[in-house]
Amino acid sequence: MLKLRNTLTRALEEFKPLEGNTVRMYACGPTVYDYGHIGNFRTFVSVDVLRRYLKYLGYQVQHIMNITDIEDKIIKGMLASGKSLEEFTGFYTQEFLKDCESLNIERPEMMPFATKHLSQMIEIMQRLADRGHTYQSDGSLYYSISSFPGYGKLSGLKLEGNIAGARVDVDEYEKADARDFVLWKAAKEEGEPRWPSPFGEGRPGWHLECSAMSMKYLGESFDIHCGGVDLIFPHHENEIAQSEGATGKPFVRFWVHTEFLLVEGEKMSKSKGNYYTVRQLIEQGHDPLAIRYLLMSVPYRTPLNFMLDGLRGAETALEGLKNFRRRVAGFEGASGSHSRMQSLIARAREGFESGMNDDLNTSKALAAIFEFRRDANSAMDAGEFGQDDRTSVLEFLSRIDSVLGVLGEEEEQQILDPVIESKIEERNAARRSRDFKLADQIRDELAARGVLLEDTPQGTKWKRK
RNA sequence: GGCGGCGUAGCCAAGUGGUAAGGCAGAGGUCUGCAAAACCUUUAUCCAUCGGUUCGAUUCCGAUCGCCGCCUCCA
Repeated sequence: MLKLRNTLTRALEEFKPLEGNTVRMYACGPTVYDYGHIGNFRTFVSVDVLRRYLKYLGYQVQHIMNITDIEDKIIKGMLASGKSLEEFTGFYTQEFLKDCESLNIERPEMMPFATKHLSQMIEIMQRLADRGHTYQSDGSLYYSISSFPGYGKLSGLKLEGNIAGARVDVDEYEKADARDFVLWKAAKEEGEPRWPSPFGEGRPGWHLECSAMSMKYLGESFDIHCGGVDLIFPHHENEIAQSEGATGKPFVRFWVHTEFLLVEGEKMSKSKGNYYTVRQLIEQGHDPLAIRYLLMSVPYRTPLNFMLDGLRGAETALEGLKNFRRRVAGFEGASGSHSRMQSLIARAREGFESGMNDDLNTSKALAAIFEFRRDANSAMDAGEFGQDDRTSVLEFLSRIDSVLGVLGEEEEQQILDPVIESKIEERNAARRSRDFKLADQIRDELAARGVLLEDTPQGTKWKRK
């Protein structure tokens, strides 16, 4: 039984969908004004692991991730680039999708754009206005948080004590209360994107789109809402105020928040020079799936300290897992199965699932896999392994990798490559005549071309680096 | 000032009221012509510090110190 820590209740709760076998979940997506960095992708990977695990458990998943394609930074970037809004955001949206693909992040069932949902947003504003949650000032529409008694229930912020030591900006817009937030921003400058609305020409505030799109596609109450911890306040708090203020119904049952990623123990920022994008790391020769492995190897509720050494460690660890799969796949021994192997698989599955069920404790789940690898390798060394075990292990690995998503495609076993094969034959001839100098020379030659050799009792095997 | 999280070996990190998973790195060994892969052994008398509760605490309570996040756009 999957348990998730719910930010709203601050408790570990058993998860069950509201209706039937379908999980309706929403995750705050990217604001497309720049390339995403690994901190962003930690959150997206953790959401991906959640959706994959829900599917592993047999649920249907209806997962919506929005694309924020209208927002102040976007406008700034667009104006600076001289492109149209659509060109500008379209470019970064495509780049975002490429990074997702590199990290083996599954496509959500739907990825709606904010600018395509103006009418839903206007509808919410109207409902809020009808229920007395809004006021207009200087052409913009604001949400009056004092009209919503539940305000603060997610973040636990008390409205009183909060202001004392905090820096509260003097906003360029006029609000009745410093903490009120804007639903609709009046158009001010030339060249600003704008849409008509009953509240005047303007553009939506940042929080409104998520309420509009989540409720449009998932209903007024749904199961899970994910995002980074920094979105708890004000973004998600405001979403609750908007949605519940408009509908009078509970908005989201489970709020799931991913902790921050630090780099060398510090917050990542461009000015500190510790800022990494996914594409950068890949260009530097890092394996994208190792990046994914690293991002998901630490439970999502724990701050993750990203270091290049850690990434190299992840690469080694992942390589070890692939070596194991390769060894199993290449097994050519006797038929049948051994009870030792079958019980090892059962235990590993149990360990994996009990880890994942415990608020997606991937550290625990991975530990079970590594123990399994060691024991299974031992069993193979001892000859307690048969063709049926081979099948079961490969099935098991592919099943857990449907959640982890790090092993990648199973390599074709020993695709025949005439050049490599003849080199290997040449080397083995040299070895037979004990000309190890020549043999090593051929091995180095192949290694330089990215082909690594392994001499096994079943003959020489090779893999590409 | 308010709210929340964290402090476990060289590094990353799990965990429990009864005495410390796993990964990376290191050391030794088996196998190998040498490697590679794999396996075995080894690496925390101790879980920030100080008190308290308890037969017993890393695990519960209190205090202290340190780190991080949010309170302002932010994954």
